[in-house]
Amino acid sequence: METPAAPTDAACIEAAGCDLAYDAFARACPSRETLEHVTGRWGSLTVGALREGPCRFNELRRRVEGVSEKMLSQTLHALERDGMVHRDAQPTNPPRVDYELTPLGVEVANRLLSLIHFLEGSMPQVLSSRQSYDETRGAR
Amino acid sequence: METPAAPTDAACIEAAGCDLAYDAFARACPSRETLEHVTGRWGSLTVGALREGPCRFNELRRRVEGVSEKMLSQTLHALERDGMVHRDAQPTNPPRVDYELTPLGVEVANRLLSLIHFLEGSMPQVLSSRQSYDETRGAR
DNA sequence: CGGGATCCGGCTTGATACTG
DNA sequence: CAGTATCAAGCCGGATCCCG
Repeated sequence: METPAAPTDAACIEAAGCDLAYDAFARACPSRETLEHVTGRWGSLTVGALREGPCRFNELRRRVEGVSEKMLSQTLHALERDGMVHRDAQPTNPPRVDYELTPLGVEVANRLLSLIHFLEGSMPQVLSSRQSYDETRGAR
Repeated sequence: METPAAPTDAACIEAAGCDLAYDAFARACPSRETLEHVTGRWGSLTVGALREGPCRFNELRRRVEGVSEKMLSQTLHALERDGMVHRDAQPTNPPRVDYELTPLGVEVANRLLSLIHFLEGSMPQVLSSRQSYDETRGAR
């Protein structure tokens, strides 16, 4: 459990307590953090936007409508740190920075989109379920 | 697709503005809400826990360690409303309530787990990427 | 253009207590 | 056991200002 270099990192993934699926991505595991970066509010939108191709900062802001500079910057840093996004900064004037999905990012994007598309296809079911629920219990 | 009852619901899914992937799950779309319920902090853990089989409330609380009663209750309601979870309440004394994944919930769980397992398999890459990033830029 | 730093309001979250 | 109600704290996210 206590390797000097990466104590709670890769070791955790297949550590003793991680046999069960629901434990495999518990908050203790680093993979959970990455999952949140990818599926989070702006993370998924950003990944989706970058899937269309490389993009500059403000162009990205336009694609991911509604995101603030701060949140986009933050999201981008998290994704870059996790190796999902590559940042290409050219020290020209005015500065030009291109963002693009890494191969890893593309893989993740595909899986994420798969889940999303399935959910979209299931929306009729979801919506009717919500209706029943709301009618039965009235509020909330 | 366009029942009179749900104008901005299912219609939105394949509406004009939703051609692009990154727009398909924008905040305007109901599918995005469901996605967040499923991928959210407690949502994913709860779904994962229920994938092991039906479960009672407090048993679930033990499985999803760290969740408060309130959050679990809230999460469960959201998932039930979306048709991912079935709630079986028996009016006995003491009360006994079993939760279990619906067929839809199982499908979603499988796709979610697929993404998660891929991420876990990629953790070595992710971790080394983080190291480079942190070494280069020092702080976060 | 591409961001970092700061401030601040509000929603989310977590204890605690209470009910059936 | 299976929750709901209440309340305070904390983090998230947005707006703004500023720098390179």
